[in-house]
Amino acid sequence: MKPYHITALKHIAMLGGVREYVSFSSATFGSMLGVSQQSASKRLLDLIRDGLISRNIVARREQVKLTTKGVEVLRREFADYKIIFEAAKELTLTGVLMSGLGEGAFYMRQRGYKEQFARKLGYEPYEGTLNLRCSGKDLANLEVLRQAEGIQIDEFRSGGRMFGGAKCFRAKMANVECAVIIPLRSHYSDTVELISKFNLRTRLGLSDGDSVELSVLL
Amino acid sequence: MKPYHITALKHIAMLGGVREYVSFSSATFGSMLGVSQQSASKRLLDLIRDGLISRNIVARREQVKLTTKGVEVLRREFADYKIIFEAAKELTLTGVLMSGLGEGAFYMRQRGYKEQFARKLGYEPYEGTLNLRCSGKDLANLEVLRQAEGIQIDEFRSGGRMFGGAKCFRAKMANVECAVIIPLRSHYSDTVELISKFNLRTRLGLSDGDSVELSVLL
DNA sequence: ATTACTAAAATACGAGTAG
DNA sequence: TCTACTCGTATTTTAGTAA
Repeated sequence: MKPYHITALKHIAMLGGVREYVSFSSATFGSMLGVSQQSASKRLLDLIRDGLISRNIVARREQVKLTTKGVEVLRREFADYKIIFEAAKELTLTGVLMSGLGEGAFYMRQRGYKEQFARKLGYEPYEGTLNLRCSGKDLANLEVLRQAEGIQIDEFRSGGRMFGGAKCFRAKMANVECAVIIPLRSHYSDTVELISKFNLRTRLGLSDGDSVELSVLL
Repeated sequence: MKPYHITALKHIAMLGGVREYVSFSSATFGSMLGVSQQSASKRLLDLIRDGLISRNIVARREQVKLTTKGVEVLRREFADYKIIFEAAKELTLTGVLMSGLGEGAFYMRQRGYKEQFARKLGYEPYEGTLNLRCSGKDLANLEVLRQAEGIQIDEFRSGGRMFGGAKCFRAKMANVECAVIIPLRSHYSDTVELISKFNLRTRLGLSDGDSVELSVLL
């Protein structure tokens, strides 16, 4: 999904293409985008090829409208801007450090996850996770996280098995940047996984049973 | 302002670059954008050249932050998505048709305006305007329009004089697409100008003194 | 008037690599 | 390590133009 395709899609949406078929010439569309008629025509063809818009030719006049997929793409963009401008609300999560079963490290070694974390969080996490067990009123905060959108981590297939999707939230523990991971298809749990660019255990001198406080960005 | 520059700016903003200096390697930035380290590095240089971000090198670690101009660019993008998704509220404006002094046509012949209307409204307006005089509770609605953001029409210089900026709003009169124009540096007035792709007078069979109803998109 | 093809020019991209 | 240069290649853009 190239940036200029998103821009083209956005302009069609601004003409009302989310709700109804709208019509305009490729030359007009070009001047809206600041490109030539020829490029505008190609953009439309590309968007059709990618299933982002659909086109009707009715009585010599052609009309376009965004497809569901096209609207989805713009909704994701919109969500990005909301994250940027609409006061990233904070949430404090307290819990007790737990030993995992070492599976965290296994997951964090998967390229499919590593690549997504690097792209979506801006850093490649340390290969290993911390488990944080919450109780009492922190369970309610945990539920808030489950409801919230978070940063999507997509599922992928590797070595003949599926690795499930998840969502994550930027967080800070004692001023160290980290992230809370919540698997998408998980049962209710009082425990979340934490990842960070650093080995949080050694960096913060933590051991099992320690109580830690986390400030999570929604 | 190229679409991929906006995308790059957006990604920096998502890392927190609106409020504070954030640091990341060009390789990481590249994988966030889906481009190489070299291209990511170039994007950063381009954004600096265009005054959209500023960069500090502190203790071998470089940090970037959006400039005011950079934040402005993203705010405009965000506003576009708001228009798309946040239910374009309608406002009904009733008024009486008035003869202008023919100056409307003079303005609409200016390339500087024609080009902007074509780009921002999606059509090149008919060379001529209608004047609509409002009264009573419609004056309050007119004030709502003055407060609202609208679609910006920039001022420009041509033939040795300045042509002032304005804002406009998409509207429909008897199901015909048109737009309300509000000059930016104008005194209080009970009258607004209407433009359309069509000659509204002949198309709708209107004459001076007729009362018309307009549904305006905020 | 329109859309969209082809071919050439302009631009962006990334590999290699210096500093 | 890191950023960012050069340069060959790939992609995008536009002019010209057919339909």
